[in-house]
Amino acid sequence: MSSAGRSLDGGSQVQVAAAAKGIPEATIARLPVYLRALTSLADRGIDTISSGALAEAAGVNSAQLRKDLSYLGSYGTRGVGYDVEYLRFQIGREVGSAHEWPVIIVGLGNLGTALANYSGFTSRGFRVVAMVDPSPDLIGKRIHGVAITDLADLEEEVARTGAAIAVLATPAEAAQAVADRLVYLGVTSILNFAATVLAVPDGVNVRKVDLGQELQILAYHEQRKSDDVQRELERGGTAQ
Amino acid sequence: MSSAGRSLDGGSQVQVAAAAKGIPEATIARLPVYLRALTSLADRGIDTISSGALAEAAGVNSAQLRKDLSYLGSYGTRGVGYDVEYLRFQIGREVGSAHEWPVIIVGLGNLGTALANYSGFTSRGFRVVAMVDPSPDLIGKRIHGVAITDLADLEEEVARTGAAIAVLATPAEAAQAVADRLVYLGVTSILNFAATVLAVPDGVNVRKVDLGQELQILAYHEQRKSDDVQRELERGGTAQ
DNA sequence: AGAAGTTTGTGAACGGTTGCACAAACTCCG
DNA sequence: CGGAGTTTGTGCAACCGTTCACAAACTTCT
Repeated sequence: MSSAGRSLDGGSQVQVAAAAKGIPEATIARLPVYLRALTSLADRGIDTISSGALAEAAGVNSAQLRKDLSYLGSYGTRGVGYDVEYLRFQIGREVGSAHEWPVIIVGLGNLGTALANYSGFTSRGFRVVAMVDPSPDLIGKRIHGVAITDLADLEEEVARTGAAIAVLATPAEAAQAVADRLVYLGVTSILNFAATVLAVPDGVNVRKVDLGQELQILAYHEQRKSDDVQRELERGGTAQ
Repeated sequence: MSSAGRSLDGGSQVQVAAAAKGIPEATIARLPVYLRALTSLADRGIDTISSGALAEAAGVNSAQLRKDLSYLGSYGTRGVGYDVEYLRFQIGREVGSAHEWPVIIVGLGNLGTALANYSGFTSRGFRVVAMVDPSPDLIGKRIHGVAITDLADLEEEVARTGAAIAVLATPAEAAQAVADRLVYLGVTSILNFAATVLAVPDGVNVRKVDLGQELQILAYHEQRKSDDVQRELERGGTAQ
């Protein structure tokens, strides 16, 4: 049924329609990281950088960085390195920050509101063009000049703004119903913050971000650390 | 990533049982998902479930689920399935939701505040025991009964609460400096929402959540979809 | 009790990802 | 201009994660 692409990072799952272009999923997930590192470098006036230095800034192995970039093309110069501005342009084009993506946010509780205010979206080529929520207390409120409208008007809002990307920050119970409506309206990418697994048809991409889950993964490692110490202490008198 | 597996301590022959336990990182990342699915099932009064049904609820392949669980032990019964309550207990114990983890949040802008209010933390065994921020406007404010204190008092707060897990929701510029202080104070797990790569010593676990990055990954696929349509049109429109 | 049906647990094959190691392509310097 | 030094791009091998497929262990039915 649903053939799912794979992720190595527990934080998110992607369902990919096809791997047409042939850039590995793992590489795609790292492109935004490179992009941010490059932007930071450009801001500091650096105009050329080696794979080693860029890799360190991005927190990856330098061979990995070079291989990743090689999927996009040969944008470096041997003996020199990469031109920061040029590489930034190329990766940006690939990732799609060339044009500005209209985004709709559904659910404006604490998290949704924080996301609406989040500057990291705008700075990376996304514009929040619509926000919907069922609560009368929120409808009409404005964030960065955009008014929150009724969840009931979801259909109109999507049609009006042409958003193809939606951010879901509703309670878990409401998420699937909203997702169904979004998919029906032609939305093909969903960033899901709700604590539930969404079922969507092929061709729709879903990435899940679950904040509690991230903490639990950390807690696992944390616990293992204390377990180790525990074992260490016990290994003084007792035979295992 | 810098998953710990090295000797944390030069001193004694620590030879950590870390790798000894040998649960793959990918499996660990899925355990919280299973846990949530099980909780939901328990709430609905279901007390036994097959790997197939649980896998569907968790959005994974059933063989994968069984293999994942097999790393923890043999908690199922052939011909029957898994006892929901028992399995939930076992996974919970493994993940560390047995005891309650104290968490400190650094940075209470929009995102940090949303996280402080996020119910998904408390419901999964985490308690926000301290919140720090440098802004005078925020210091003294209370969220769920806990007062925000000055970032300058970070040292005292960590010592007082014994938090080993920190959530970083500061601007990117401040993140590394805060992380250094946290690590120095003995914090060994950091959930990083700041848009920067943190450098930390071995033995410290960092998980990064970058909201903009997630959207960019979606945008990549979104763009490829339109590229495909474009090519399709140029070719004279043969439906694939 | 035995046969038929169900479901787990896991060995083995497969496919994707990572990292090494090195030739190729460039710069710099004498 | 040639040799020394630098850095990219990539074939290759090791590794990790996923999925298949099937024996083992259980339930149910006759």
